[in-house]
Amino acid sequence: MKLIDFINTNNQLSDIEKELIVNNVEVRTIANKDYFVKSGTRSNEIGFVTSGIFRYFFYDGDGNEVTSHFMAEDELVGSITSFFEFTPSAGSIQAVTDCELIIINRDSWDLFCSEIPQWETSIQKKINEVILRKANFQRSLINSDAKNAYLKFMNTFPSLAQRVPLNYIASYLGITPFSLSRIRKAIASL
Amino acid sequence: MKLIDFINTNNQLSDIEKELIVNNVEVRTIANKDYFVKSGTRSNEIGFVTSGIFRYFFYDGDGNEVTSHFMAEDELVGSITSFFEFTPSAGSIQAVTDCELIIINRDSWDLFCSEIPQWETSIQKKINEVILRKANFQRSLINSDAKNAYLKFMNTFPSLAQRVPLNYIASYLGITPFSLSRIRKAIASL
DNA sequence: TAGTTTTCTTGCCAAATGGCAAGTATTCCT
DNA sequence: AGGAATACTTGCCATTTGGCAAGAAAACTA
Repeated sequence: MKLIDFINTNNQLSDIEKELIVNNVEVRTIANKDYFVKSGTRSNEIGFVTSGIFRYFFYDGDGNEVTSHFMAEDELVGSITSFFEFTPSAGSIQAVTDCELIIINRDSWDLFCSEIPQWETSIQKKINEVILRKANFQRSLINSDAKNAYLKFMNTFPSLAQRVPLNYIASYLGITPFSLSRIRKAIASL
Repeated sequence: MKLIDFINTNNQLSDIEKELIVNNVEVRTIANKDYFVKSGTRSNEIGFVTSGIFRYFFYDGDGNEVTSHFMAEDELVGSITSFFEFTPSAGSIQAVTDCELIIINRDSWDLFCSEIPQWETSIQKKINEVILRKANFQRSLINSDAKNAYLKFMNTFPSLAQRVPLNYIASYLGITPFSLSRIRKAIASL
């Protein structure tokens, strides 16, 4: 199971622990455009994406929808703040393709925390890595013009560029879909 | 001592613990333009700013200097990654005004961790808050035009707008100093 | 305080991006 | 397959921002 590999980077999990995990997670499919988390609700699940792509989005002060994060295969998906701090999620998480994921609900989470010593720190580490990468990437967008932003996006997330609707990528990069369309055209003709 | 107030938000510190802290920190002044952390070196100190402002900056792929963070009064200053992961700092931290800070070196840090139960989690929480605020603010810059970016900056960091050289603010916002100068003029004439 | 350096402002123009309308392509659904 | 909805492209023009040069203002230094 992919989730096991994800956590078991140091091969520290016993067979019993692995079984515990397998027996306490749920495999779920979510169709394109359906939601995994809806804004304003408390999220009691963390997912691990086995196929497909999700996006996190929210509405800014002016009511514009902003896509601020993508979560694809072999990554965790979830409203981290909502899950860990028991607060309503500020944004929504929506499937951008048909998706399959492994669900860890709060009970299982607590179970794993108590039964598997390295569980919590291992996951926390992964989450921190993601947040840091995300923050660094966003930082780099701030000083980029539209074209460079897209080039960076393609380099950093090559698999997303083709699979995510242009709309969402444009929002993620802070440019208009029109500009992105033109930029793609310009890049294609090199 | 300001540092004590910073940590002791829940009034859990005993007098002995407070004394331990006071006796194991160092007060230091750093003149405008001097460095607290130099890029490429391992940082073994965390500071708490009692007066003045610092900036964190690095060089992007094209060799341009980018100011990505400011640290002012009553905030922690330091290359967090470098300190906690014993790695060379990717960027530098430089005083933007004459500064005074309280230094916690690694020995004191370890001492506080072992002697003061709430030390580590309390600080970690503060750091996480800062990182999250920073990430959210940067996110909001991505979808802002130059003028709105500056307006947000003024709202979010009102005290910095006047005290930090325009140059650094422009870099932080991802716009040119020329643009920022014009934006300021436009705002002033409202 | 006079001179030097640094920082900031301004004018001019070029380039990049946005806004919008219309049209094309693609996907979705039955 | 046919029609409807959604997503994307393109042209036109307005606006914003960048780049650069020159000069003004402010800060620093001796």
